[in-house]
This record gives sequence, structure tokens and C-alpha cells, in this order.
Amino acid sequence: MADPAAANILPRSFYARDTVAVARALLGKIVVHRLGGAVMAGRIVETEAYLGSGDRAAHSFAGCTARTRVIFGPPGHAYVYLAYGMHHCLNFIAERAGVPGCVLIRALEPLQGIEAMRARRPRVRRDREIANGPGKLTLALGIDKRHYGADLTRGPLTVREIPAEPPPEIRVTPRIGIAQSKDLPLRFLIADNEAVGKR
DNA sequence: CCGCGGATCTTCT
DNA sequence: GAAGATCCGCGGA
Repeated sequence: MADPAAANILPRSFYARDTVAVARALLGKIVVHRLGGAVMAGRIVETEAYLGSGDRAAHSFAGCTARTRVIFGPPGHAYVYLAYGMHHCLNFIAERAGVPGCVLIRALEPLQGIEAMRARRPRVRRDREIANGPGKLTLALGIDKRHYGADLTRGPLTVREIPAEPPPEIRVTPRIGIAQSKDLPLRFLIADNEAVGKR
């Protein structure tokens, strides 16, 4: 594969669609983070959509608050929050400005900067365990609250597309680890990939 | 491989 | 004041 960090950045129009379309289209795309001289990159292999209406599991369901403000803003930005008081989770904002909707990045296949990722995940053995969970990938990439609202079309955190990459085969399941709206088919993953969370 | 429980803290009720 | 969009280590099969 070509250098992932040099691939084309996805434009804002990529994110300015309905949330499910964005969640599906993100599979196979590349997250690139430049931090402290390191360039880290991973291929998105698992996502979940959190909708703006009728989705009780979505943080935006309770309305626009200090925490969910960015979800109601323009697309192509990052929504980062702390889960269970310990783990950061990374989401990308979808839909046009004013309409809530975001996509949780649940798993990455590490492509580049693996040594830098391992430095933050010292206990991991296999490469595929470095970022195969929403809390694991933020730790591996060094993502935290400083990235709240970050613009994904420019800056140290970007999402890119390898040209001429064929679209992956997508599998659909209910979402993981939620208590409400739990049966909606809003989890998407690349069918043949090993670096995805369990069911 | 599978199930269990503890850690830890922000946000909204 | 309780509930989380989780992870890890432990013990057992």
C-alpha cells in the first residue's frame, strides 16, 4: 500500500450526509495522527452510527449540552468523550450543521507508527490487539479531550482515502455495550477482518 | 477461549 | 447520586 499519511484527505462533503451512510463509507478509510514527531495511521475496520432522532443510546438524544455541542455543529469534526471515567472514545460528526449525528470509531487495523502506538500499549502482544476497541485505539493514537471539536480536514488528526481502493464487504449487527435502542442495526464492520471487537 | 469484577470520573437527574 | 458508546487481569474449561 502507498504511504497512508500521504493519501488524500476526505473533504467535508464526505461527512455532510446521513449518519448511516457515513458510518458505512468510513470502513476502509485511514485515520492519520501526527504527534510528537511520530506519524501513526490505522485502517478503520469497525464503526457504529449514533443518530440524531429516535436513538435513545445517542448522547445527543438529551439535546444540545456543553458536552454534546459539537455533535450539533458542522460535519467533519471530532467528538471525543471519556467513557467509564477511564477511556476516551473517538467519533466523527456527520450530517449538516444543526442536525445531530455521529460515528463511533470502534476498531483500527494498525498500518504505520506501530512502535509509537506500542509505546502507549506496552502489554499488547499481537499487532491486531493494539487498536481493536474504542478505548484502545484512542490510547494507541494519543487521542484525548484536546481533540474535542478538532477539524478532520486539516491539522494533526485527519482521515484519508487510498485512491483506487475497492469498497470492502460490510457486515451489519446491533451496537455493542448499550442498554437502550439496542436492537437497531447500526454497527458496521469489514467482513473479513480479524481486528474487530467481539460480539 | 469464556465469564467475572474492579477501576475511575464526567455528565445529567 | 447513579449510570455509563470500556478495558484488563484473573481463574476456570
